[in-house]
Amino acid sequence: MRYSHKRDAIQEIVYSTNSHPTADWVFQKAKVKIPNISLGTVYRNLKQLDDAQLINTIYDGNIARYDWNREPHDHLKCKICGDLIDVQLFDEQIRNTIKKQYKFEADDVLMTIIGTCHKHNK
Amino acid sequence: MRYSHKRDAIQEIVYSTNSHPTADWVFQKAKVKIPNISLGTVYRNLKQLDDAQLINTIYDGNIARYDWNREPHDHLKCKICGDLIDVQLFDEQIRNTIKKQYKFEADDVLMTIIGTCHKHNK
DNA sequence: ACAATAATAGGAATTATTACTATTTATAAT
DNA sequence: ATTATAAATAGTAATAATTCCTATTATTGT
Repeated sequence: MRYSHKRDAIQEIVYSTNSHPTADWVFQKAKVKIPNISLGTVYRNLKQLDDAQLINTIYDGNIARYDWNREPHDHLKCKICGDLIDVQLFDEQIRNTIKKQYKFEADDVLMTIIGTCHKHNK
Repeated sequence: MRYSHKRDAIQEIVYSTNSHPTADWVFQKAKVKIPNISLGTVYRNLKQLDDAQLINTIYDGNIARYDWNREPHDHLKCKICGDLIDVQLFDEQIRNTIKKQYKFEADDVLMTIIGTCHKHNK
């Protein structure tokens, strides 16, 4: 993977937030720094960064979000405000136990728990 | 929700398979029985069936799949053939423990484990 | 400096899904 | 049974997210 100024900027943007941004959010931020950047470039580089294990892609319903946090972790998704909150629910041992079952060679555990976050306590 | 012949057929199709079909797969099956059914009708009814808790919607990456199985369960997704395999990984007690944490009122746990299924053992 | 080729902009194309509207259909009241 | 109602539908247009295409530009090894 050859160096690219734009990929660098895109990575920096993803690394700068905990908000699990969408491709379009990253695109808007990138345009401030690099006005002539194109959305295709953002998508292509997000995919390359994912392939290079520098970021993670997470699927939030029908849309892709990007996460700099490559530690195994899960997400609480608030059904009211849509926020995704990082949590570490299972330790590695439990994770490994899961992976050894079902004659299934597991690479990755994707978990999202849907509900209502603390901001909406009545 | 008023009775509809087409909704009935759509529900029957989803209930007839363990393959977690997409809307388009359901549409193709439905056309065999009801040649003039439209894709919009399939989408609308799948959503209504989901609202009425008669089926489940699961998100497989960027695309929606439908599942007659309303018991809490998780999925193993094979990265080679794409199959989704139903599994029951956690009993209700562990599930409830998860739900009580993080000041987060949890409604639903969505989990998919990515990896390689037994069909691809070398 | 130059050649090879990866990266890019800009826009077209694709895919999944939702929205719109005139017509049809289920069903409840007469 | 007839009729009034509003839900359901077909067919199509619209939208949203993402990928693809191509001529041009930028990086890097020599």
